[in-house]
Amino acid sequence: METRPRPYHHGDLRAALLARAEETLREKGAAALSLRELARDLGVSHAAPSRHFKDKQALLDALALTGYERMTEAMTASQADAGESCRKQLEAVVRAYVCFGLDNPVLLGLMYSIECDPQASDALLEAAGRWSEHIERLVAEGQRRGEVREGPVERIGVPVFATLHGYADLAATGMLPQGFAEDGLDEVIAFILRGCAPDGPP
Amino acid sequence: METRPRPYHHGDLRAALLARAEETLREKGAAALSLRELARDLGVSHAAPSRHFKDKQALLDALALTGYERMTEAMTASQADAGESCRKQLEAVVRAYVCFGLDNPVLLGLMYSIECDPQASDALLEAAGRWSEHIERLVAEGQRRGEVREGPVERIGVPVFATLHGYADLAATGMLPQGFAEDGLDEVIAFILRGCAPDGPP
DNA sequence: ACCTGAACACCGTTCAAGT
DNA sequence: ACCTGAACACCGTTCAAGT
Repeated sequence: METRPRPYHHGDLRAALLARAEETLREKGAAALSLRELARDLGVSHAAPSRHFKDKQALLDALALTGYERMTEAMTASQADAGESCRKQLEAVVRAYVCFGLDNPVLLGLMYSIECDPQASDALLEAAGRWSEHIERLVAEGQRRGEVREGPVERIGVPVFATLHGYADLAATGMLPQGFAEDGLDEVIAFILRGCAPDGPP
Repeated sequence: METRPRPYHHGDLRAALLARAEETLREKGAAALSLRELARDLGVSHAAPSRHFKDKQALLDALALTGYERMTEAMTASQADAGESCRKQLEAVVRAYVCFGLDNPVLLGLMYSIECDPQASDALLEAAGRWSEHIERLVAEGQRRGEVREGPVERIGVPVFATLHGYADLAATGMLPQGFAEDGLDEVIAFILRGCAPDGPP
């Protein structure tokens, strides 16, 4: 009559695996992630996960993908609440990116760990590619409004993206001095804007 | 009479382990690194490495440390060959950083993977801290020469460092469009300099 | 369709013992 | 001081079999 573990997992095992995996990532780091332990935690056999992810790598890829999705969500939400000016929009993007990195440092690392095998999940590379486009749209809009100097959006967008990414990554890995992570945000935005400023009046 | 594997490793096993580990990192990625395979490749017993690294993590930390050392070397060498102007010096640093990332993508990832455990090897954090100081010295020198705007070196240095790091990281993980990695270097430098430019003539 | 249970080859870590 | 060899608990992956 005691409540014994059901022989079959009741809900969506795939989603449960991803959720539990992310907890582990947050609590114990990426190195400690084990499919068998995941299965144990969820009360299924150690072979069950293979029905949903052919590989441990497949699970990690799926995990990274959810990261991209949630970050895109957060960014667009943050932009919707921001003003129209290029500065405000940029601030919204930077803030969302940095917050995401601070909240999900290990996941962020995973999202950029494409271990250099060229056959890395296409969906992942595509998701990553959308960042660049997102930034470039911002640059183009800034140009239309006269807040960003003229030039190919790609060549201006990449350095902006690099600054954004680098700052979030340094913040996530705890390599920024003291409380610079949240505190120095204005500084970074000002830095980016100076770098994007239209050729000043002579 | 045949040359049989010696029962004892002749040279410096510690150095041999690090060297072989880096090859594996480059060829098969971080996930494929195994202490037992390393020992096998070097013709020693699987327990031998533990005499030199108490842990797999200890080996990874040592590996990351060699990365910091070699990168510092490359940077100072690159700076010595460059001119005195802030632009030339900055260019030397950026070029060295990006080249290192392109040549050692997995190692660079390792160097910034401090899995968020606060007790992470002190030597590593100290080595990382030296980058910031390096950049800040550059900023200070730029200010002395009037090429960089006034202000606390730390607050100006961090965004510069973020751009530098972000660009190298994106290049290393292959997330830059086409041949932007080597090609877009000037763009990044120009971007940084604009962001550091002294308040222009009115 | 989804999961189990056993099997296989591999791993990191430890420790008494050898030289 | 440095390494071996055996032992332990754990891992990812596969596969016939169950419901």
